[in-house]
Amino acid sequence: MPFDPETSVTDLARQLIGAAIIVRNTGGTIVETEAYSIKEPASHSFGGPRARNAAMFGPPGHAYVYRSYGIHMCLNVVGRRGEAVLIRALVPEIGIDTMIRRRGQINLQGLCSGPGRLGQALGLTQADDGKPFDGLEFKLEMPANPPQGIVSGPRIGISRATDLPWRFGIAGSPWLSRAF
DNA sequence: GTAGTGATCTTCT
DNA sequence: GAAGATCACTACG
Repeated sequence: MPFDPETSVTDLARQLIGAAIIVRNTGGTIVETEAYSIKEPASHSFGGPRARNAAMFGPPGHAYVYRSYGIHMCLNVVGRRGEAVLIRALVPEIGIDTMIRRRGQINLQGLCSGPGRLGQALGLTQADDGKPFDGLEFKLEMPANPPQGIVSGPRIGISRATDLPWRFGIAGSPWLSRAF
């Protein structure tokens, strides 16, 4: 367990900025996250456990991987019961050649900037849903010291609970999916 | 630069 | 039947 399992989702989303995510020898440093909680209607866990969101009600420190818009695979870190943090953007650092091949692009810019892009770069599949961040296939290294310049704002791509400023990121980073 | 749309599939109404 | 925690591509100013 790389973090305190009692941490609230919003604190966890903030703490994950600057952490390193490595999935089977590809990954990098997190620069953008979003928090989702069972208590608000934008979350997949809203309404309680179902087959698709089972991982969000499983143990903390595991992955919740879901298919978005029928196309993209998106990655979350599960926190307390029914809470998870969507990883929205990484600085590409590890296994860059592999990620470039998976994404079919030649430049680093935009390689992992966005939840769908990141999912493709890391080669996520539905089989990854529920896997632990135990240092084997999935690794999560919390930052030694919190990075400077963390800001928050409204989450992207949702139509409910749009007033919650539960998107976190490093202001001005060139690796964000969108500016704050 | 903004606006619109197709891809593709699971879940919910 | 519609909407969704998205992205890429096209058309148009």
